[in-house]
Amino acid sequence: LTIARVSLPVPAATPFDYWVPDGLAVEPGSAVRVRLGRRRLVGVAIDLVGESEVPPEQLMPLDEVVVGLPPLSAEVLELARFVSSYYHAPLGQCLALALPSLTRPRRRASPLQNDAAPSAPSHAVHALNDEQRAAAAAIAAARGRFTPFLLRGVTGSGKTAVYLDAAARVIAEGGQVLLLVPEINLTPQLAERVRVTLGNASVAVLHSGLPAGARRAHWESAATGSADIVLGTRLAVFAIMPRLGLIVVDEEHDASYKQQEGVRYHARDVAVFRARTRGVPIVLGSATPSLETHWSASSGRYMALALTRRAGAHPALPPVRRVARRDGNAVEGVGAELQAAIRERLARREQTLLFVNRRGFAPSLLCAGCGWKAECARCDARLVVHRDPPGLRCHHCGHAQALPRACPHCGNQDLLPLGSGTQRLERAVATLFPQARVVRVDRDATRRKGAFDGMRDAITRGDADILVGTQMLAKGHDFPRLTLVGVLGADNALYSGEFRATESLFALLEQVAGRAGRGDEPGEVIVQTDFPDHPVYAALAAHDYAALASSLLSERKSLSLPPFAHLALLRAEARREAAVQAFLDNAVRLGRSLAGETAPACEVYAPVPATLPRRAGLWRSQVLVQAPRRAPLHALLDAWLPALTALDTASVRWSVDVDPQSFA
DNA sequence: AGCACGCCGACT
DNA sequence: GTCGGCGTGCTC
Repeated sequence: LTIARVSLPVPAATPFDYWVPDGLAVEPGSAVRVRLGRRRLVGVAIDLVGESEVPPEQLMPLDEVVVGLPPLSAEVLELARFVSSYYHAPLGQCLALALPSLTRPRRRASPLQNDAAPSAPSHAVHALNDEQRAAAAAIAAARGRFTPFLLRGVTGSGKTAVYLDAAARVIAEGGQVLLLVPEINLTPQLAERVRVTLGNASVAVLHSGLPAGARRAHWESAATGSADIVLGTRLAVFAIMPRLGLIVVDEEHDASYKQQEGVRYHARDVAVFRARTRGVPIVLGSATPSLETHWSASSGRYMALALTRRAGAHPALPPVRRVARRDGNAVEGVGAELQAAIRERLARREQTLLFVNRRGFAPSLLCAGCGWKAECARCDARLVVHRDPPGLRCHHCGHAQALPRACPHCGNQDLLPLGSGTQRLERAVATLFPQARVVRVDRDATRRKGAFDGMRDAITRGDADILVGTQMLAKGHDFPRLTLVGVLGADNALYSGEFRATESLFALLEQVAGRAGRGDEPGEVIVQTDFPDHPVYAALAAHDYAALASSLLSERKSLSLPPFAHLALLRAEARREAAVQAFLDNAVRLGRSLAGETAPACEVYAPVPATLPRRAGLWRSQVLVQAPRRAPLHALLDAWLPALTALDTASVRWSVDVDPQSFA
């Protein structure tokens, strides 16, 4: 009798045993359907053994092996094991990340993206400048060995051309390339560019927005080796790739590589682990690398490659003007200097991008009579005023209600929308420049399928004069007629207590600044701020990433924060505040006593309320753990988390986040 | 995670 | 007398 040990996507730490009926071809890595209780689940057979410790009468048979699905390779099984142990998540949930969605029956594989593409000759290879050529050559020279690279290239310097040149060489030698990007929005453009540049390569695209059938077809083409390039968002890091020869992580600093629910893995870090176990080079590309990666490069553990010049007519980055936000002639927050600059662009038929990283009309609604502010009933958050369509909305739980006509507290009818979001800015510029064609690009405006692509094409065609948008517009787009970028409301990020706030703001601003002057005409950036001398704006004006990074690194060092320390965050939430408090108090007591025994260097801090102490009706609190090195941190978590399972109650939901992006 | 079981309050 | 609240514990 053969017993399959099956790992299932449930919180249980151990696999479940099933007997294998005659005729079922199961091997380690096979996806199988089984019954657990009265549920039917898909799991992964991680081992085949002769006997089970479970009494025979309790054993159930495997129902079936998922047809047509290649088994997970030994390498991906190991990858899932690593993710499980590093992020302290159940193996079954980590294995589930490596499987395509199996909710629908198998459909005929849809053709791969490249089938319709012309077999265009590769021209990028010949268009590389000296820096790009040197970078691509260094990457190519590392083939067959784990070699981590940091490719730091200013915005518009042509990092993609370097990736694709290196990819072409790997593919020419029979290898597969894994190319990770942060956002779904960017994959169609990049896929198109890959097809044009590497006309003969077949591309598999993997992201969560893909229809299930297409996703499965692309997943299979990666797994069978028929795809040369796998291009995708963070989940693609788990794709089976038998001939993997190179990994590229584009915009490696981007926060969307960190999964924020379930298994909280960081795809960039998983990718580095994968490159190491597979013995292949990995390229982390960014204009503004994360401080972790920057530190690895400056301490010599990663090989640093640099692209210092923009491709195109204007090799220098656009000049940045810092102007006062408060200004007697400002209209709805658009100051006189910015107005004048926009007017110039309109006269020259050039485009302006106004960047404000807040959607909606105004971030809060204030009663002029009594000071009441509209708040969400289920969250500790202000309701955001929307005008299109009108209403008050909570950006944390999705709650929506009608705009009140009068203050519910004192009856005053004088209600003031406070602050400015994309909708208000859109209306303001439409009033200021009635002749201009204004396009707003944010999540609300692009919710409809295909809306984003339509807007992007319209902007590229020149059917828009002023773009008002959130960070959706900041990343990766190439609008040749865009010569002015105005930044509004960026100071808000400086009030955030998150330890990465300055770093992320700089990355975002440098990225949005890079949208200006990519075509024939030079660009300019105007930042409206109350703090023109703040280091983040000073660094932006000088386009001096290195200086900001070294000052932020010394700050991190003195505060014992990553990359000089390692963090884990225990989060808990419950309907009753006291239940959260009691659970975390116990957890801290236990954690400190365990740290005393096994990991004296670990610091277990007292519970503090989460950034949003109440969300969707749940009270949320957290405990930070800080350690000088990874090993003691993981030793503590290994002892602590199972013990927490013993003392928790059904009313409290908790989870651990290893390497949290933020804790304040 | 589901989904049971199980033991205490307001309804046909 | 039952319906049902969600606390506790198991699922191969």
